[in-house]
Amino acid sequence: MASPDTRTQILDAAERLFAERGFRGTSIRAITDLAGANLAAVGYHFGSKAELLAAVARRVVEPINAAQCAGLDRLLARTPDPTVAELVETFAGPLFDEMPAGDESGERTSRLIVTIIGDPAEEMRSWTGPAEDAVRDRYLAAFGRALPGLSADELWFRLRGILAVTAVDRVEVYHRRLPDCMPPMAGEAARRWAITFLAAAMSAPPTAD
Amino acid sequence: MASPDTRTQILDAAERLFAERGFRGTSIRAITDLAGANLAAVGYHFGSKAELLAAVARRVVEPINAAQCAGLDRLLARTPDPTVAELVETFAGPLFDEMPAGDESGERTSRLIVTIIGDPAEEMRSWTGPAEDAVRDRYLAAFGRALPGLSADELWFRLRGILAVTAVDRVEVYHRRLPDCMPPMAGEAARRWAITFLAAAMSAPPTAD
DNA sequence: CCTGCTTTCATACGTTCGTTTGAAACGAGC
DNA sequence: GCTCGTTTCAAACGAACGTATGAAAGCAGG
Repeated sequence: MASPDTRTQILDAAERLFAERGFRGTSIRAITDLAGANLAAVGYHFGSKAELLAAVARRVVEPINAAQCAGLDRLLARTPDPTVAELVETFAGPLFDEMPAGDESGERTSRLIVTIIGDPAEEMRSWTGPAEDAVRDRYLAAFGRALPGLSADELWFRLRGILAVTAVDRVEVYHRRLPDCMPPMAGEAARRWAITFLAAAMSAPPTAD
Repeated sequence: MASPDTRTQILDAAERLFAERGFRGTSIRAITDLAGANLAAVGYHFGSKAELLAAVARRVVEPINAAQCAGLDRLLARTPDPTVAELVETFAGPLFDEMPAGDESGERTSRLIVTIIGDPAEEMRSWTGPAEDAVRDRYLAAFGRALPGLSADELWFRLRGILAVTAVDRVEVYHRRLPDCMPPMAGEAARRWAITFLAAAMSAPPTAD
């Protein structure tokens, strides 16, 4: 931990390359080359390629989780029973703040998250900790109070819908799979569209059995 | 094209393994072993690993696209101005019919699609054709008529939201990342929850500028 | 200047990968 | 039953990969 330089530069390079080429598509050699470090530096500082990915993922997810948690604290301090729209804004907002569209690094973060979520390998999902679970459970409880009558199963389905829309949304932008007529979305517009879209979706009455 | 046996068995094996392990995580050797074929059979029948993926993707997407197209035909024959809910049902329904949750092969298909969408490599998105674009444009036009006042940009954003929710949704189920308390969703329930969720989302009034 | 610890470095190992090749096996048409 | 186009096969090639190793370099404290 003496010289944070090499370690941090490897993290930066890995974050960029994992997002751009995927985990398996990125070689340790490419990472250390971009970081200006020696090939063996990854093994020394992180142990293995998989543990490097975990470190990258933690560094990306932590501020998002913290912002979601702090936002919920502020909201609940203001009103004990927030509306669905307020909860959506508080939950989804940090996903946009930490992954600003239009900003290259924000799109890269979106890509990285989808890369991790989409990869079937087991090592890709061993980095989540109790902090992520705690935030998720707090929001589940808050949404549950704002949406009485919604079953736990359907509520869980809807919360995952929020994640799907916010995470996947920008991937196609990053991949330039948009139709030619469609310019990349302005960052603020996408945020407002997503809130509109998701608040309406979350507020839907329970599905009749 | 004389013996469809080997070719088809390679397609089947590749579809399964690409979904389970990702594109880069699957070796040609693993595919041909599972298919009971020779290593060189992939090169002979498909040319390369990337072209094999394209063939697999086309075989998966084609029936979905055809069903979406036929459904829209039937709907428009019945009423010239379908509601948003009808359009959502017609668009998202085939995604569930062809990828039934609860069914192992359906979850595998969801996984495969997310694997393809999430992979940054260029060869992963060279398989789409004009048929996909045509269906997308038809639905964009139909939704546009049902949602006057919505800008083309925001409409496009929402259509991608449908894809995100339906495709990503089952990935975590497949990956068993659900909280322990949560059993995999029943197939029919997920379909109805998704329609509810997405119809409400699509019907939201345009975002104020 | 020496010592002990951390960090960097060049290099090598063993594996696995996608692709190619040239011959063998097959199968319908005459 | 021979022929020719199609399909299978075993084998090999070169390249790229993750990881390990042991020496060198840097750098505090004495």
